[in-house]
Amino acid sequence: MNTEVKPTESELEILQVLWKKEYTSVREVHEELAKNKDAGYTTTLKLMQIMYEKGLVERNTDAKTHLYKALVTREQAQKTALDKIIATVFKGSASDLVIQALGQHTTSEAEIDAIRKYLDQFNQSKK
Amino acid sequence: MNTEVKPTESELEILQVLWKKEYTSVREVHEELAKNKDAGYTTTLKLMQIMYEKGLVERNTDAKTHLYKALVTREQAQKTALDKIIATVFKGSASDLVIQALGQHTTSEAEIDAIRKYLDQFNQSKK
DNA sequence: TTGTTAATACGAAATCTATCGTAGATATTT
DNA sequence: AAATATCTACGATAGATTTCGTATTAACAA
Repeated sequence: MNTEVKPTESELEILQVLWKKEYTSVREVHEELAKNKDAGYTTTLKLMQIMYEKGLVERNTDAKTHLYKALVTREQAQKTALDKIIATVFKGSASDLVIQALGQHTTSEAEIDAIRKYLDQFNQSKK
Repeated sequence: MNTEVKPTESELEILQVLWKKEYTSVREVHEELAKNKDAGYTTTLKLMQIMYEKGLVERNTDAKTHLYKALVTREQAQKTALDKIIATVFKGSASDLVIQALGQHTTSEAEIDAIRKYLDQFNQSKK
């Protein structure tokens, strides 16, 4: 099966920063988080150390300032998150989720076209 | 704004059962959960009592066996869950989520049509 | 009526998550 | 070189969530 990657809420916040740029220092991550949240520097540090122990990130410790890189990909996290909510609140129906999502979030003309195109291609391959 | 309904993981499992049938006893909920999970009866009971205190459910205590009913609707829970994962793993893009969801979960012909129909109606209202 | 079963109430332990403080090591500046 | 700043390590605490054990009460059967 799968190694069940299940980052916590705070870990996801950190991963978001790490997904933008490979090898990031704790300081950088912390500054980024500090924009929306207020927690001390050592909190971020500790969390990242725990993430390392869990295997969610890897790090380069050559220099004094360690550099971290995400090991979990955004796609994996997306899949895990989707699977979970489809199972828990959408009765297993992906299309229910799609319709809800389209309904409550503003979606641009272009995005809608993209989705439509995707659906067409879907039908074809199915034939 | 909104009263921020944020059930925990276990609470969601219980809500799933309550969404299927109004006024359900703790015993029934527990039997249902026991299929996939193993925790004692009093654990389920305690959780449901806490949910009552939080206002997530209401209950009828006329008889010895109390009957519970969900107060949070499935739709509310869906909205909360979607908002959260769109923000944390989908960079705020609902269409990214839609495409991912369609890609990794089997979707029937009929469901796809339903979605397409939804998209059309969407375009109209947008004019 | 007495014993057994099944339910609730509730305190308390066990986990998990997030937060912080402090110690010690390593750079950097003066 | 000494003082200052910056970093990691890590234990400890706080808070939330989950789990369970025990006491008590209510229903039912013998």
